[in-house]
Amino acid sequence: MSDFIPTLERQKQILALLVQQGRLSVAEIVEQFEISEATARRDLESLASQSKAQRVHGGVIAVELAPPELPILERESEQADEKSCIGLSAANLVADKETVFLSSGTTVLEVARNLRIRKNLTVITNSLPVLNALAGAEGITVISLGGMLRDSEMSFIGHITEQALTEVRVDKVIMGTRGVSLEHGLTNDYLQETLTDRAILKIGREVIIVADHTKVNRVATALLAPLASMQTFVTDSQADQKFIQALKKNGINVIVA
Amino acid sequence: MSDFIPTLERQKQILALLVQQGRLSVAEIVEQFEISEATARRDLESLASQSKAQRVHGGVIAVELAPPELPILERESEQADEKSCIGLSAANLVADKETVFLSSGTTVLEVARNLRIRKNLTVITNSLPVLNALAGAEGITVISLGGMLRDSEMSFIGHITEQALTEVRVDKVIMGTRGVSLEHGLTNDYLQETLTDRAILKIGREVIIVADHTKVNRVATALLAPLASMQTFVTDSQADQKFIQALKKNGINVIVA
DNA sequence: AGTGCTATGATTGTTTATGACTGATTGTGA
DNA sequence: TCACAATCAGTCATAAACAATCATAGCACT
Repeated sequence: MSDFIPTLERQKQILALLVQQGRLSVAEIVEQFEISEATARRDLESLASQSKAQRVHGGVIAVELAPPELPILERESEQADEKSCIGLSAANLVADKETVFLSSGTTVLEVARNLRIRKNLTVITNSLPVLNALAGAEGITVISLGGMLRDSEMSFIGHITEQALTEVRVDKVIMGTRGVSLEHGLTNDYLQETLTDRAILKIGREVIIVADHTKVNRVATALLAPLASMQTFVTDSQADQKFIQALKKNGINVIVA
Repeated sequence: MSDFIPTLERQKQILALLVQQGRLSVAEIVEQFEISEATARRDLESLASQSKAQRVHGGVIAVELAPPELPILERESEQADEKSCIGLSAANLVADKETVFLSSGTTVLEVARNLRIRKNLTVITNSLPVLNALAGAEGITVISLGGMLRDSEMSFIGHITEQALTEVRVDKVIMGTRGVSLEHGLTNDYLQETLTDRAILKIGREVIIVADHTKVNRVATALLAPLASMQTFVTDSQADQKFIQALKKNGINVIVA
């Protein structure tokens, strides 16, 4: 067998990895492709010059987040690793030929990345990063609610968004949240977005909430919905066990990634 | 036994191997077919010229591993200078505090880039690249029509898009087109998008069409609107003078960037 | 045999991809 | 703040791959 990998193909593979993981360090590429750092950097430079990736110190990040709030790649950022696990687990809940809604948030974005390789999927979203992550993916029909772009979350909210929501129905809604607590249910930070999110919850037969352990037992400012609104909760292994047990007692399907 | 393989037959076999393996090095072909490197390269050159394979340093890769760039990404590099000039000129037609609509297309994208530094502007668009270009820009309110994402143009089209259009009105519509001709007016390539574009033309008080000289006197497949639908036409200095004169005679404001 | 065409292989100097090295820059943690 | 380590851009050398050219051989047709 030949180990001939042309430059161009290697760059495509790097890009594929990048889309999947969101970020890549030079060291990872060196190890993965057995090339020198110089070559790895040249590849990244090339991708960056085509605006297919954004170069940062130490590696590259996917171009999806327009103004990256400096998510400088930290390899030991466990938070990111957990989000990635949650993203994979939640993506596995989606079957081919289904129609799913993906809301905004970094954890949900991880779900989107893991859906990119699927075939025969329809994805509806109000998140610009999700749009970018899935744009051009073969076999995936991407539908955006429009609306006013909210800068901090890069999501669409407002009247146009809610108007569009009345036109669509989905099999599953996958949503993130800022806080989940037994007492206050699902909470968010920003009232305006919460109104849109409430409308989103109503368009799906099944609601899947994804949230890493830092969101558990936390309460944000705006009340979004009671816990009973969701059918499935996906979190990571560090989440409070008592909380998980309580959810299960309430008949909510809990998945620990 | 005759191991004589005619050139054409050999190239077919090479192509078959390529499809099977995804990539082939020159060395592999030399070994497999017992031909010289020169001949192997000539074969690859031939396959590449038929777009049956993509040539890279050291060999070829199958075309499905090297999917052609999305059309909009390809077109971005064509007439880049002219488009950039046109983009600047058209952007200057937009005053602060106005609300403008930007449609899809690479020329319009250039307009968007030049609007990023403005303050107090509201931009409505159905183009994902325009969204990305303006996302996070301070002082600019960005509103997206949603809709189904059309991969080749990275624009939103369809029922949701047109529904959203009924909710908005703008001071100026800035739109690109595939062809502009005295006889057939404004034409586009894709009927589905044309329907959306027609609805867009109706939401603005003033319609500005941007198109480089290659679009002038050209007719695409789908009829979009008569020339009289636009108030201003922005093109580059290489555009046909007769055409420009004729437009002016019809009372259309022509700007040569 | 003579002529023209094509496919081929050898040869040449040129280009490309790569990795090693260097000193500069950047981010981090004391 | 400082110093240290990681990362970087730039230069260079080298080997592989390249395009261009030429000469040869086979073939078809006259």
